[in-house]
Amino acid sequence: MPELPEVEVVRRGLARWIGGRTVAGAEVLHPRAIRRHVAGAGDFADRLRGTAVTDVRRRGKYLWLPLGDEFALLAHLGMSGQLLVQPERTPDEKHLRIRITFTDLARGELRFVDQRTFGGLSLHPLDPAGLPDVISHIARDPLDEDFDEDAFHVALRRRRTTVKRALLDQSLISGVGNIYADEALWRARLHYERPTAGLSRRGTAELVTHVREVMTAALAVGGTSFDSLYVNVNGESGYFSRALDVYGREGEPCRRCGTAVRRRPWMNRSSYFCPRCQRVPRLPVR
DNA sequence: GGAAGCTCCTGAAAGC
DNA sequence: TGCTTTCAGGAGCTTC
Repeated sequence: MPELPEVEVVRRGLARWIGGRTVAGAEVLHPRAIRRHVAGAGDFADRLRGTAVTDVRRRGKYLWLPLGDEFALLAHLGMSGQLLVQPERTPDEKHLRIRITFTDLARGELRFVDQRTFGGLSLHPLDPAGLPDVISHIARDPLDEDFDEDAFHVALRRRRTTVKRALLDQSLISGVGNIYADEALWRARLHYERPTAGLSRRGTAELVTHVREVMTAALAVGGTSFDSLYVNVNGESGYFSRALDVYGREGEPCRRCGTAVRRRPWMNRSSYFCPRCQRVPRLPVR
């Protein structure tokens, strides 16, 4: 599942292989993949044709390719999205949704492949800060040098919610998904139901540090791949799944204390934690 | 307005 | 063997 490290790996690959190239055409093979582009497939292709990719940027789990100064191609990988740079003669992938070709054919085409179609591509105007307007509500991510830790702490204290919900709220801190939330909380020895209103300034700082550390470690080995659903632009998997401490390790011993890791259903997904290192808060928020 | 829950989607794995 | 159910989860939308 692509979270910040995986998206950053893709961003770096796109910058290398797509940066500076001019779009020759676009083919939309599944309408759901451009559902956020409300003007439809024809408009999507017409507006892309002839534009040049001037940069490849990221905020949290969103990627965008500025196409001049006024608008950008926005991408979100969702659960299973892949942006692949493939030689044009490569057979189509089973779940190929969008194909973008460039004027220099020999350097390959860009393919958006997405099994579950939670992700997609769309075109949007850039706001004065250079951000696609539809993601202006997305907070800076913890690897962004301008991430405001004090403001994050104040926001946490104001919320009547729990710490994992807050970590997954992209308007508070972006780039964190279920895997790295569980990993960071394990490192910080915090239970996922801990109320944010009770976090100390030091507690917030430690949590953010653990989020940064786990993401940086994942980035260093190409991200986390459990199956073929996350790969970089060359179709290669990452290796961080081998280094996960709690996520996906139900019943296995905690790497710190040896207690069996537990999995609990949580918000239509799962939370993994060590019941000894991460004690249940006495007064959970209702 | 804030917080919580629902829904979209596909395919692998488990259960029968 | 084959059918059904469960599970995975990001984020927009709806409900309270």
